[in-house]
Amino acid sequence: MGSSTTQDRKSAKREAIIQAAAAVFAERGFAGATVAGIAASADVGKGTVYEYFDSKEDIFLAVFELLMGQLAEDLATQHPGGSAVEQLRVFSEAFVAWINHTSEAYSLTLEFWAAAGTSPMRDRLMAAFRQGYLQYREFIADILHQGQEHGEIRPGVDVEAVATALVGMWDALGLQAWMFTDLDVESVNRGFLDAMLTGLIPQA
Amino acid sequence: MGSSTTQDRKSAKREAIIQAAAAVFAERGFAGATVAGIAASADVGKGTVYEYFDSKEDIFLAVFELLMGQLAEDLATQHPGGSAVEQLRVFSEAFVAWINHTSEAYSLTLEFWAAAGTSPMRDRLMAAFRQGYLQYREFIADILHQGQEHGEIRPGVDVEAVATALVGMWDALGLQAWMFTDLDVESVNRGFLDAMLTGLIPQA
Amino acid sequence: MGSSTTQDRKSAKREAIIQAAAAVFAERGFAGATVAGIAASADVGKGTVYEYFDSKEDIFLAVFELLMGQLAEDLATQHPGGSAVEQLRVFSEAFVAWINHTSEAYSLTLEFWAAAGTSPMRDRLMAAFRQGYLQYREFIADILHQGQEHGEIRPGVDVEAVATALVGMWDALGLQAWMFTDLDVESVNRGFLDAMLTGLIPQA
Amino acid sequence: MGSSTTQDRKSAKREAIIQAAAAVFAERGFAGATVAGIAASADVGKGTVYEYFDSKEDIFLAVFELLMGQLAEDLATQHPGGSAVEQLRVFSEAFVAWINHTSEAYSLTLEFWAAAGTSPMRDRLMAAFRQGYLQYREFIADILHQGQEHGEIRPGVDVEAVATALVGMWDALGLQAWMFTDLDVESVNRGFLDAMLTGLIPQA
DNA sequence: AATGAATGAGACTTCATTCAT
DNA sequence: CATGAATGAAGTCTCATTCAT
Repeated sequence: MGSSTTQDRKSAKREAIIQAAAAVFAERGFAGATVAGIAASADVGKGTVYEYFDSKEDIFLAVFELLMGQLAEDLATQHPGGSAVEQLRVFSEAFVAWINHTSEAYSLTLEFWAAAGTSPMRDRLMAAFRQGYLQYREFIADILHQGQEHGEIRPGVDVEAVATALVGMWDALGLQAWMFTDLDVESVNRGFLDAMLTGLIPQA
Repeated sequence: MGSSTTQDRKSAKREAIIQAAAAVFAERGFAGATVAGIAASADVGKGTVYEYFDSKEDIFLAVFELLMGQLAEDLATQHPGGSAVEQLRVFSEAFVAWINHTSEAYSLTLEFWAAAGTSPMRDRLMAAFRQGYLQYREFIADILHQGQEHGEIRPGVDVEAVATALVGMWDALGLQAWMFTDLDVESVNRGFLDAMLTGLIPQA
Repeated sequence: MGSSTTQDRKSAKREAIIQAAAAVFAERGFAGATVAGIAASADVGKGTVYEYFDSKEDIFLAVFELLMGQLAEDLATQHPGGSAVEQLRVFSEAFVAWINHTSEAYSLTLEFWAAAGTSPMRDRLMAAFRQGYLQYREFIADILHQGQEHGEIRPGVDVEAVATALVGMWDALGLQAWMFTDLDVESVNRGFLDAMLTGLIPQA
Repeated sequence: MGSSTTQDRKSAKREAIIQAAAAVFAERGFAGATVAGIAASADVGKGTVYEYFDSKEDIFLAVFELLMGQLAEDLATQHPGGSAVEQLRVFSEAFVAWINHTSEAYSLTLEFWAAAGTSPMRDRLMAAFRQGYLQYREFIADILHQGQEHGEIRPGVDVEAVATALVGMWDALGLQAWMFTDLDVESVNRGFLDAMLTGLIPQA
């Protein structure tokens, strides 16, 4: 033990290619990226890339999985304890942190979305996106439901609708963070959450 | 009057090509679409396309402008009268109507976003998107501000943050409508608006 | 009489197209020129060009004939009287005048030469060039022969060789005039003629 | 030693493509030649050509440089010793040798001249031609000047004019050799040189 | 395992030519 | 007669992928 196995070396190089590819795809898009460019960026030969991946699409999907995994990991580290409101804050802040960390390479995400719409990979990407969205929507809905049970959230609230809207809203924040680099996403998130919790209109 | 002029015929054919191109781009994406395919789809010769457009990118941008124009038009037909809350409902419903009307070809929108990130057209597209977002954000913020002045909206609300979040949320609804074809966007919008207006947490 | 006939108008327009084409071919070469460009330059519709010419090559050949005709005309106006030496001077000066008049558009001549080498028109052009060269060579040879008969030219001179070399030399002066716009072709011609008549080496 | 390196193989293939291209350009001209044809003629794939050259123009320029290099090489092998007259003979014979060796592919030279006039490569070609002409003109002028200093050449001779005319004349011999395949260039050159040295007109 | 030279499918684009008006 | 919209053949160039070393 301690000595790096062949397996290790293999996956290490594979990882390096994925990292390099992520940068290239973010910079040029899927269509604009070339396998030669990825290979050069990863400092390996063009042929070597094909030792680890079957095709350009294959690389793209690997990058996609890496990104999705990072997001899931980031969110998973959050301890879900506390009140519903507390959990909403914690979750949204974790997401915002991810946004801030990712926004520079957000074009990569857009590439994935576009590919989910039109490329031959659409099925696999679309399935992943759907699953991700459903998962987070459900996660938020659970929090809200629990909040309703505990009397923290008003009973009249359409939990499903709110969860759906919220998940989309947070996702869209990533887009806006990328578009408007000076946007203070954290502040927007906080300001919005506060307003939504208390309500826009004055109570009687 | 009534006789079709040369000008008419020219712009009519141009329009036909744009329509055909929109369908092809939506189906295959920018990179996947071929000019030959667009020409065939518009039922004209390959060379004819180049009588009306300088390049494939040019066609793409024309389609983009068509879509943006349609959206702006749809929203512009809304009479802005009534209370702030009323206006939010009206605006959001117009937007939701556009979503329902466009969701099938939403992949086209995703193509535009992706192109805004990486293609050589990025500057033009990005500028248009930024401007669009800003415009709608400001529009919503205006409504909220007026609401505050009239006492309809609570004074403590961070209007800018809410407007930013709302615009993103509505945009993201389009994405979800496309992803989940059975999603009732109208209902989500209404449920969310109601909850946000009154607030998630019970008042004292 | 005096009223322009249909025939006149036709050939006038044809002439205009040839003139315009000459400029365009000189500017862009045969391959680089477009029929559309020629039409625009002649201020007629693209289709009109095809009323007067069967093809782009046809236009090119018409321009060629125009240029050749001009040269022949210029040289024909020279009265061939006088001694052999006198005639050489007169002829060469006429040629030099043509060079000075044409050098700006010399690239057109180069286009013809190139076309004589490789284009489908090669046979027609080559034949014309050959005939032209032969004609002038013979013309010069005649002068020299007569000079020999009259004792003006040394009997030992290889008249055919000298005529061949001279014709080529004058032709090449055109090329150099075009390449080096500040070259004083007239002076070169005179200086060379003088030297050649008397001889480069000192006489015993 | 004796083992071919990668470098060798690369430049060997590059050379092969240039050779093939020279033949194709000579046969069809620049515009008429196709990269596919060149590739086929070089017995490599179409894409391979682009591994060695950036564009069709690039190939053309490489062929040009090859030809120019061959000429310079041929002339450089001449030992410049002897009297001025002797040197003129030697130089002109070397040039004539090159003509005889090249005349079959002279259309290639015409292509270069035409390209120097109108193609996008005009600047590079024109510069090379100008430099070549100047170089040879100066070379001849030097010989003549030295001849004058040594009393071999008459003092009254306009050396610059004669040098300019001679260089053009030799160049034009190449053209005539190509046009009239049965022309005995060597004989023409000798006959002309003899006549010019002694002078056309009888001495007193 | 690693490489990069070789390849050819395929796409954009140009433009000579036709023909209906 | 004049026109210019329409066309498709043809050509350059890119690049994912293969495979011999």
